[in-house]
Amino acid sequence: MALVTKAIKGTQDLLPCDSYKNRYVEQTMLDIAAKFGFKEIRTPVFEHTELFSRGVGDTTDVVQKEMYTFDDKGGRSITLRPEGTAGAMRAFLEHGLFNEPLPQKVSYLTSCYRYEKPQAGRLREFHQFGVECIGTASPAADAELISLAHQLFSFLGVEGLTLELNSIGCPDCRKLYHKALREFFEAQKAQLCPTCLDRLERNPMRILDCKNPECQEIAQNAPKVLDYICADCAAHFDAVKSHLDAMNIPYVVNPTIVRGLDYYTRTVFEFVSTQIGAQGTVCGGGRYDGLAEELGGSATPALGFALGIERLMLLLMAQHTPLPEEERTDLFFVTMGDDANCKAAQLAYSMRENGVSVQYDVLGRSVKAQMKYANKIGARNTVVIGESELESGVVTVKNMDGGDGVQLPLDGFDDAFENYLIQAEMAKIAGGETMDGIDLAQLLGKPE
RNA sequence: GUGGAUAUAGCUCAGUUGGUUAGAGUGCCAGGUUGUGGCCCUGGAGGUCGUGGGUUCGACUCCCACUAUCCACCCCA
Repeated sequence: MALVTKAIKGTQDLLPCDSYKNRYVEQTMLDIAAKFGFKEIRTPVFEHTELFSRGVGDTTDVVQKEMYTFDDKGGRSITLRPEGTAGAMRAFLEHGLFNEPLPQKVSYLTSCYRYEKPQAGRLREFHQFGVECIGTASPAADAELISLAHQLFSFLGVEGLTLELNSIGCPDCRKLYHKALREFFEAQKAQLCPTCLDRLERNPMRILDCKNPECQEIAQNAPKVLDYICADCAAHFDAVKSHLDAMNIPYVVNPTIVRGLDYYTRTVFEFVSTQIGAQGTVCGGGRYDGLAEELGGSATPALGFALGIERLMLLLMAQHTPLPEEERTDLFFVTMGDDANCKAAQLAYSMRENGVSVQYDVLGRSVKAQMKYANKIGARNTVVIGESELESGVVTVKNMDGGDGVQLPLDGFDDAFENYLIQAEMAKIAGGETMDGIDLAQLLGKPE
């Protein structure tokens, strides 16, 4: 295929036949987050490279080999954001949001960019929904944040996710733990796989997560993080767990989850699926108490999570989770001749102003072809306007789902049609759906 | 960055041991009498068979290279 008609490797078009699903899911997440007090923040797609090398950490894979970095015409080193937290924290510090009531709770929907080899659930341009809660060290905030993610999934009807939870301690206790790990694995160096030898230098905790059977066997007897974290960190972790228990949110403590971004401290967690391929982490996050300071602000405890939109959609599709139907066109005008088409245009314009979705022929096709088109786009009703309708001043509304036709006057048709729509809705309610049968979730748009 | 699989119409796929104008289903467009969708019938458009080489009288088919896509490692959302 020619270069110009081919999207860049690792990027994806979201076509009209699917986009409404994403819109629903995204809007749902923003709305639920808002109920927890999170307000949307929008930050630029690109930032100074240094923000990420310092914030995310320049020993991480993300910074070392996955960033889209370039010099702009002014000679500045610019990077397309590989994640959302650093930008949100930058904005928090830059605009002095620490002077606003704390904690500051922000949510966002953003595109992120990482130069990786694409595979199932992994793209070079992908989208995240994320939240950050800045200015609280309390374990109550950790549990609330996790409960938000949990509620998003349960509201959307996602099943089979496992919440994996861990504490990686504060920088002080982590140092001790790393030292203990290095000593442990150093003694068994000969049996480790090549990648784990590399991990021994860079991040020994990763060895715990290796899929190689020999490494796994060795790792079984390795020192455990939770035995090394300090009393404060342990108390914090316990408090997070009791809050989750109180909310009836099930979790599994997994001492091997580590997170590859340097800014994490204490609580880390992932929501993991086994149904969408090897990239099973749908949502990941944790606490990052050191980030504000690392970026030059005053010490500010904070935490957040990011949720991969594409992975979530993959999961919803894999589970055939029902989503609300796409909005349908209320009315399609089938027209014959220029006079009728002008009349349709005139009516459509005013009806649209009143919130009715209306379309009409803009291709000059036959009546039959227009009817077929109206059917294919899912129009609820059609009205034919031709010479006889213009003369008699009466048109027939045809219900495309098979209901009876209704005669309406052409003069004042817009109001008459709106009444017809309202009556049709009321008839539906009268026909069985009592108020008792309508629950809150349904009114909020939750799928059946 | 490493490995495996795949590449034929917009989509899903056939295509015999290499044989001459490359097929189906679906989708799209138009018709099946005067102005009415869904089902059915008919017709039409649409492909440099991923790209470039090679073998051969002849290549969608065999060989090589490249590219792209998918999957896995790694890493992460």
